[in-house]
Amino acid sequence: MDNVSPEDKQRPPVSERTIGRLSLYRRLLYNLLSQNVDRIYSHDLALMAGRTAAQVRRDIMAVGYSGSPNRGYDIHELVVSIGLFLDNPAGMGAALVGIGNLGRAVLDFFSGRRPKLSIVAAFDVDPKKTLRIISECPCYHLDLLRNVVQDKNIRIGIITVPAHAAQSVAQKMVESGICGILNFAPIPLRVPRNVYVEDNDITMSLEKVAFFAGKNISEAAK
Amino acid sequence: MDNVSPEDKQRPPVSERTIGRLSLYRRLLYNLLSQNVDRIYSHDLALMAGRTAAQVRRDIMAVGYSGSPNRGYDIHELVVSIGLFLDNPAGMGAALVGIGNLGRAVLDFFSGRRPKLSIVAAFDVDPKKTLRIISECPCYHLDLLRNVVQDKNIRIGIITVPAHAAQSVAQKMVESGICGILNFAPIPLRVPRNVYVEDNDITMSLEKVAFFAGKNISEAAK
DNA sequence: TGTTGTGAATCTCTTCACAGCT
DNA sequence: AGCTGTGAAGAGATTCACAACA
Repeated sequence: MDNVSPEDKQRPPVSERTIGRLSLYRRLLYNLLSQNVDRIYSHDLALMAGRTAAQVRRDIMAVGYSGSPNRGYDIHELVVSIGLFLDNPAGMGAALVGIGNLGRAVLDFFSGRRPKLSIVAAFDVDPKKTLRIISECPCYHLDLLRNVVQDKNIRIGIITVPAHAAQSVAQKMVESGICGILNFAPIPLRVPRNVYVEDNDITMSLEKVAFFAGKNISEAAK
Repeated sequence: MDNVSPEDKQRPPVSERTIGRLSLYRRLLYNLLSQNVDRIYSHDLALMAGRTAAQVRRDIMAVGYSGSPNRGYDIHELVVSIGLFLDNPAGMGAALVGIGNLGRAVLDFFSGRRPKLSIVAAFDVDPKKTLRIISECPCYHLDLLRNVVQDKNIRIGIITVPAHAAQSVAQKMVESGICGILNFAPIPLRVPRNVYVEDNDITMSLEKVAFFAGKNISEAAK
């Protein structure tokens, strides 16, 4: 007698790649809306996103929205559907630890962007950086992490501290009840299996570019 | 009469994922060396990198290095081999455009890290941000991009400007002869096919974390 | 006609499992 | 005994190609 709630509606589990692309599509679609475009074909969205039309259609299948043959997708409806699929209906708050250049950059990026997902507190160990507001986000001393996270019911952590401090911050986050971490420190974190970690490794990204750019040079030379 | 140079030695083309992991392994191995560890098994490296042992061995196969059965890999030799494989032997310079918080963070990350890969010039349109040195890197006005890129033979570009300026910066980079771009702006760039672009989309990363963290909550609740 | 939605085929990446080495 | 290197199997993601539809 499985009691399947509507959100759990028997959809196949969706891959990480698809989630990333849906986030991208949504952003592109918002841009279109602001230019008063209101319908789009998979083909055109694919072009904008640098993907194939078939892939766009598959990804959209995952959210459970349907377009109309010959008229494509209604952008407004599609954005709403993606939102229903991606966003936690209750909204989600994030806590950022490490108010250096990178931390500030990330705060800037997100200030007042999405109602369902925002950085609601920032932390640092340096008293000179705390007790004020940066990009609309209040800053606290790291010692207050647990209190603030539990008070504000924060579920997401963002780590923008140097590598040597990252593991200890991750541990504090997990102890405070955070269940997803975006990690910018260039070391893998050890966390319990039920905590989702996404590494954003800037060094790795640049080394990849260097490698493939190098290949481009050799091939151009042939 | 194909004249195959030693570097082109008939290896299968290596996947993007493998390149990324090799960059990670190298970083982990440097850490071990600094702790005077000098041999390692695929199994242990896998544990550190959060991968399987088989995958580590496959990735190392790609660089053409061999360990010894029962004694594992010599870390020093392995680091050198990965370097020979990943790094352009001539070294590579990168140019960063956009000296905001994110730009400074990226400059910090790379200042004096790798001899074969460094950010050798930074650019902005704001005169208050140029004509000085940040994290050992000289800063110029964006108008000088082409001159500096060609003077210093720069092949890699890093875009840390706001979304609305990114496409125009990318175009300037391509015109200056850059053939690989690391893009932090949250829009896909349109560049010629022979230019490699790696998008580092911070918004997408955070939305992914939010999605999977949300899943963790629902599953914990069941 | 020109689009979507999707089963099936294909392609790519990962893991298995074991021969061969030390 | 215990590791590496790797062919082969397996999983997963992408693309093909076409029926159904407006």
